[in-house]
Amino acid sequence: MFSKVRVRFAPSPTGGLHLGGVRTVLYNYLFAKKHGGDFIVRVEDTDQTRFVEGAEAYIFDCLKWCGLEPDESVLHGGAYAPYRQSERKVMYRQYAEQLIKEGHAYYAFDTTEELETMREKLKASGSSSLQYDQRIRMQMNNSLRLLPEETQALLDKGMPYVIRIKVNANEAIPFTDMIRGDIEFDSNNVDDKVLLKADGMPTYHLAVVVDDHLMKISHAFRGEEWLPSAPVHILLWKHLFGLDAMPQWAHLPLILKPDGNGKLSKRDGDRLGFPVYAMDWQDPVTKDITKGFKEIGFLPEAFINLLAVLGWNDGTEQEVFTMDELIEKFSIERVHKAGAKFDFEKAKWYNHEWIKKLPVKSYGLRVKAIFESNAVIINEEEYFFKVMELIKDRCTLLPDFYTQGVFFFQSPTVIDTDAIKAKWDEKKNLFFTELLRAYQLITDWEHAGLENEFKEIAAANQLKPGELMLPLRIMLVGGKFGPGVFDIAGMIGKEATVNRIEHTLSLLQ
RNA sequence: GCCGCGUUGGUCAAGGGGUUAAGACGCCUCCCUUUCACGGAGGAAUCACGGGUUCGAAUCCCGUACGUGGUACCA
Repeated sequence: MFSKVRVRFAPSPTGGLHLGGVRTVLYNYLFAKKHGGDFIVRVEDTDQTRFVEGAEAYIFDCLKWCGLEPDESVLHGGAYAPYRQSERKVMYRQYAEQLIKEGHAYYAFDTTEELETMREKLKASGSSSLQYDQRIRMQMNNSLRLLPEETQALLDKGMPYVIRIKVNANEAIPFTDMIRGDIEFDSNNVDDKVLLKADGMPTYHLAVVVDDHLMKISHAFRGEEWLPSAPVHILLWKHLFGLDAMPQWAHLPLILKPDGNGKLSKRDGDRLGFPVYAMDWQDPVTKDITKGFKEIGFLPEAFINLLAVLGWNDGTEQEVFTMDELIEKFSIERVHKAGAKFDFEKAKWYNHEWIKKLPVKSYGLRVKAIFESNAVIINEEEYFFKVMELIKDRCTLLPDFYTQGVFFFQSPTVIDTDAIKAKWDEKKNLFFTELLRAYQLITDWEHAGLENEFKEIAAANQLKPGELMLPLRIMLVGGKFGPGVFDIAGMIGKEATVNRIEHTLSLLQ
């Protein structure tokens, strides 16, 4: 029916880009790329009261970092511009008026106070539904109840109004969801949603349907929170453009809090100590910064990977996927129906896998920046990459390269002498003094020679090498961690090795 | 309250009438490693409950419970 797959992500620029949002983008993107289609980003900024400065640009930055570039958007242009709903304002009214003309919508003049009174009355009467719907609309101040002349008079007078959809009673509204299968709503439970607000802006309900039509969207994927309003959209499609032209729907499962109940929110991240946004988000008013996955040291490949498998898998045991593999293997039908609790431990595991999998050079610049922000200047790149290669198995997040690797670039600032003090004695002191002399004479400074020399002197002093390795490590590294101790000595060179041994020896006096 | 959607170990999950109910994260034990990791070998841990249907139900049906979303001139 559709010649081309066209999908869209429709964010509201109101703040940071949430994990769930990125996953929605991802699934849209994968589906589009798999089917040779287009991925469109349309900014849904119809609520001017919630506009947040900088949020739109931030969203595009996040998409770029994730490698999810749109084919058409505010930023990328395209044949269906503008891609910002506030700039499309004039296009929506005609559809709302068409609906009125055909008897599928009406003018409503009720004030906020009147609506509140209505709901309170319904509540007091023990009504099961508090909605503005076919049961109560004839008691309200709208063009359905008013005489045509009365309505016209109010309109002429400039009385503020909204346009509401008129949902008929006793009608079945069925549709097929690509993830959930056949779903049927009873129109008696669907309320007369506002389509056009008093300020002339459309609500989401009118805007999605009109824009999806105008932009020739073939498949519409969105979060599960939209499922209850799907019948309104279906009705709108039916009246406006025909059900045959309607995109295929898929309602994605939610990402839930790791502990308790509910949808994962920014607050949960703050509370539990992990990010919820893709990148750092600074609130333009309060100036508060909310941490992002990028900034705490995630690789975009890992971020995409972990999001992809949160609610989807390809049916095999594979868990680590490149973007290309995801594009090849993704299928919307295999997306889960149930929400998934977010597990930060598993998220970190993915990053660890990707740190090991990718060539260190591909993310070396970011690691270098971390060193430099800690006042460690990297001059020799080749040496830096060698160090990264040596320690990457020990790193889960990018800043771990710093803690695992600083001592390759400068003497340890804290030396855990407590770890060796208890068993320290004159014999060991003698051994290291002797080792120092021997090392100073070595001209061919490399791993194997250093280890041989070490063992020979130990044997000569009737000491077990095992008792001496830890002290050496503490001297060079400062603590009980890091790669093989002679690898380290080989890397940092003669001068640094000798200096660090001397320094610790003096501390132990 | 009402309406919708869901429910396989602690978490992510495969499996959709007959399986010893995969795998991964995390946890524990051991091996490797004279550190910490990586890697390897094991272990504990699951079909929400109750009724059906069936020779046989994690799988199909109905209830219940629980979870979750919606119930705005927000998206």
